Amino acid sequence: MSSKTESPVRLAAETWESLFRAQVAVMRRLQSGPAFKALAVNEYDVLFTLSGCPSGWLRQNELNDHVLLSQSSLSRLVERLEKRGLVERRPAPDDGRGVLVRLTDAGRELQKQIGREHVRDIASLVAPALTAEEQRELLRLTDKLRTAVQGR
Amino acid sequence: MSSKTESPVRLAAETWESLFRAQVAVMRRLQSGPAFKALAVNEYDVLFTLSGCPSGWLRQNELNDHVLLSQSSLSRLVERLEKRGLVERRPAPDDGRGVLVRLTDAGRELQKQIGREHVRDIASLVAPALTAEEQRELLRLTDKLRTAVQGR
DNA sequence: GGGCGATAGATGCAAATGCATCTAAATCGG
DNA sequence: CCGATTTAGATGCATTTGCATCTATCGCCC
Repeated sequence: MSSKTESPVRLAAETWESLFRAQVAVMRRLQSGPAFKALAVNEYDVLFTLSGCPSGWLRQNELNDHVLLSQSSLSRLVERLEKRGLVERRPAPDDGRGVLVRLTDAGRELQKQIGREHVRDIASLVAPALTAEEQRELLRLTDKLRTAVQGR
Repeated sequence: MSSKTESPVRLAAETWESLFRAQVAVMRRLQSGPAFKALAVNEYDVLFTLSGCPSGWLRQNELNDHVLLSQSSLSRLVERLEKRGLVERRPAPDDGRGVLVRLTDAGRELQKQIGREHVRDIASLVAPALTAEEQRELLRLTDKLRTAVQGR
């Protein structure tokens, strides 16, 4: 596991592989839980991201950075959420091309409700697997990785 | 970041959130790279998993545990790979319901070729972000998490 | 051995996704 | 200020995905 002769390239690849597999394993469990009957993961993810936005309104292209979806797919996903009354859209005031999105009250309510279940599910998977100290370290490392990768 | 008063549930949720976002950020970069023109990520993932299988043959349902896809989607994905001559299928000898899958020579070749590019892309993202020590720790933690989550 | 619920995989079908493309608006260079 | 390039978002269309369901086989219990 910590062979000193391992090449840097190989170490990086194995690290990513392990991160990816862990994500798949956890996500598989979360998806099958009851929290995602009403809403697909990507849809919840959009509501969640919007719920954490201070001003409420978020540009659609910024949303796109958080979600693993093509631009066109996100466009349609937001359109669906709008039809279901969970978000609303309006043209960006400072950019005639842009669209702003925010949660409606119903959307915020649904996000909170699903979020609560979701958080419980997560805790029941993560907490028994890693100590609090390990979780903090994992949080730190993944945050560092994400920041470094995004900032370029 | 390390407030001692944080609840265990909240810490677990934030840890997962961070892991997930890091995965999204890295995957977004990898997908847009040249390595995935010939093959979708899920398709490559299947070839990769098969390439690491000692006996060569792998049961389709075991494949399914590694990939974030429904059973039916995997079934069709394997079907497509078979049509492209990258894998072959045969009935499992010890279980009349089962199907065994393995790489063809062409499949192995393509996996290796894409794998090489892929590994370079990964290294160029991960290596500048985390020290070797941090990568080893991240590898350890994600491995521990995956093992704990899968083993139940 | 015979019935019976569970499991592996395939398939019909509707929904979601991505690619290519289109329109409109912003930005850049002169 | 004007044309050229870039960017944001929408849309047509083919592909992929998931859900529900179906068939066949397995394992279990009597």
